[in-house]
Amino acid sequence: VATAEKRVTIVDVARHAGVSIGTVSRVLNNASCPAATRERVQDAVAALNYVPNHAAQSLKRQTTEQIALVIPDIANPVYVAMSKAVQQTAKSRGYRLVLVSTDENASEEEHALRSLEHRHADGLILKLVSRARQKVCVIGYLPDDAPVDNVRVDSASGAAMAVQHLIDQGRSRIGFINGTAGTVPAASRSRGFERALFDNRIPLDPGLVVHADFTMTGGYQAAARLLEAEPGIDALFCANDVIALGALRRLRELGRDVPGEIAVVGMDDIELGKVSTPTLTSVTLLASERGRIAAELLLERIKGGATPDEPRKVTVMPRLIVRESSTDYIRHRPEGGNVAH
Amino acid sequence: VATAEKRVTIVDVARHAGVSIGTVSRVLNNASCPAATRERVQDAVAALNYVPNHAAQSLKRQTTEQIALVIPDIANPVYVAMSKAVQQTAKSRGYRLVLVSTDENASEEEHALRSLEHRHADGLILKLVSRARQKVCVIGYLPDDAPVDNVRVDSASGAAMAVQHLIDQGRSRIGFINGTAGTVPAASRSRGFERALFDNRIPLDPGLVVHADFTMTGGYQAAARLLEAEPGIDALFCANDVIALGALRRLRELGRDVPGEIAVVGMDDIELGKVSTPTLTSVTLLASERGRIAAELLLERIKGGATPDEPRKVTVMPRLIVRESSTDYIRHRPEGGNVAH
DNA sequence: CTGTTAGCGCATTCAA
DNA sequence: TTGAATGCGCTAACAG
Repeated sequence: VATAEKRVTIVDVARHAGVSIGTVSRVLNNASCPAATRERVQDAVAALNYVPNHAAQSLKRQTTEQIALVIPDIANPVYVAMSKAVQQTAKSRGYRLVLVSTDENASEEEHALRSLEHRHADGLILKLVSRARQKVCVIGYLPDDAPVDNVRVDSASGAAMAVQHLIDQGRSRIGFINGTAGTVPAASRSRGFERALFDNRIPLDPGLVVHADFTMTGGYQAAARLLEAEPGIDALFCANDVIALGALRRLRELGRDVPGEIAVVGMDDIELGKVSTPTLTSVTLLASERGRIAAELLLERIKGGATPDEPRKVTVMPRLIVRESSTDYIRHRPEGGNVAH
Repeated sequence: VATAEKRVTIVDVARHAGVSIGTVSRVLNNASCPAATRERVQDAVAALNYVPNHAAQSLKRQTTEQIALVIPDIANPVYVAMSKAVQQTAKSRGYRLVLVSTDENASEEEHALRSLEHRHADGLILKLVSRARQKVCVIGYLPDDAPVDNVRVDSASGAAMAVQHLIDQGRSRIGFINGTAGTVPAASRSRGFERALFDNRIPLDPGLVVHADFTMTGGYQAAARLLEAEPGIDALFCANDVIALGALRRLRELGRDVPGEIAVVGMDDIELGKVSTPTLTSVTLLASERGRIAAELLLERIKGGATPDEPRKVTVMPRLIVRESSTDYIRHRPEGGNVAH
């Protein structure tokens, strides 16, 4: 597109201003100096269109002003919300965001950890972590003694809220499409589900519980199985919204009225659920807020200062968001909508 | 979390292996050398858990192995698809992605351009650009003589396709909710809309055209206005899918049958449209593909080699994706669904 | 084949 | 206050 022009460095600025590079550096870093020299240097900077070289600054300062966010899949609505919050928080603090998508690949995540050692970034935020390091903040469950900052969400309580809501609506035969069996998120949802039933003296019927992977197709198929075996359920709790949307699709095909016959509740509060038909009642797991908190914890630690040495554990509480799929109330205004082209 | 341990550098590795730093560097960069020395160095690297310092490498090599993607809003489904494609392409070539979200703020975008000069990244991909530079690839319209690589989509033809499809379905009173008046995307959609009418000898009725901002709320309100003034339309073309989803919502409230009474077509082919009720016919503007192509053009240019000096202009052609909102055919399987938790 | 050395661009200490 | 000099960690050219 053009021939590579020679980079203008601090040396050029110094020469142009008739001072030493030390003076230029001082001006650039806001050290005190006479207004006269300051002005000459700034003129030179402007005249030459000088911009500091980030690599050189990093090498010298031992910081990059970047934090990395490692997520399994950037196309997943939950991570989108999280990324946005992290990006905004980082930017407001003068940090850039390096986004690493691991495509659900564990070795990729392991690899991403190396980023810190490479000094690509001053800190790291990830969802899970096997080997724990410093300057890392994990969003997700970790043993209490893990030596890193950790932002958690009490998803078991969230699941219990969802089920309690269904019970409050007068439902009692509650189907449950859980996520992939054996995973941590599935286990916590299971706990919440059973706790809510127990608290309401409703016996647990194993026939009402099925598993799906955390996809829409999974939800669709699981709903098909469940409804064939148990056509009489009057409510459906799904381990996440994507599963719930798949289930809604199957219910619509079967001509079952939602929420009239069957009320449906999901988890995650993704954007899709605000525009589905019916709109989806959900328990928000506060992806954005967790992203923001994680970024704040990380940035505090990076900047050092008054940060305590021991790892901090923050747990956020889910909230129920009631929409059409679990009540007969119909909204008459569109929700959200700030999705420009 | 832990006390800052001393960074292990190439000097430490050299000492541990009993060789010079030059030798270590050579081994690390796969220069030829005896297997014996190679092994000793690699053992030392492993023993000390050595990882190269990226800033030092960048400073020396004058490259960062990073490309930056500047987008207006990471929460916008179109940019999500684009980001994902760029990220994947970059990763497959050994580059990291630095994501900059400008929040629709023009000065932020201008600021982002500085990233290149700072050498945060080896190249830049953005949607628009005022001042053009090297090592920049722009996704969006640019004058033909702009000195940067440019990936475009013929959205006027896309709009024409959408309208032609409606006409082919036997519709003739076609409402049009365009985007924000005076913007480039709105102008191109206008051209396509009018061209399709002209080609089919349908007179243009200005009363059937309204404007909305590119949001769901905008689409909802515009649809409300249009349907009040012109209740007899039998089709609705929307400037993007988000507008269309807002319009669908209004149509549902009004009890109008889609597609029975009114067929609806949008543009962008976002994920939401695959799960809405009815699913949304749309013209894909190939966000992912444009992202991938932009990344490829940029990486080729960064790596130099056989890249021509003059800027390359690639134009992709939109495609119509027919779904329920414009036909009476109903699918019986959920689409997509790979959205895990 | 390997060790030595000169920068990459900058911040910063030490003298002046 | 300012200039000169040092080194951050690494690559590559050069010498041995």
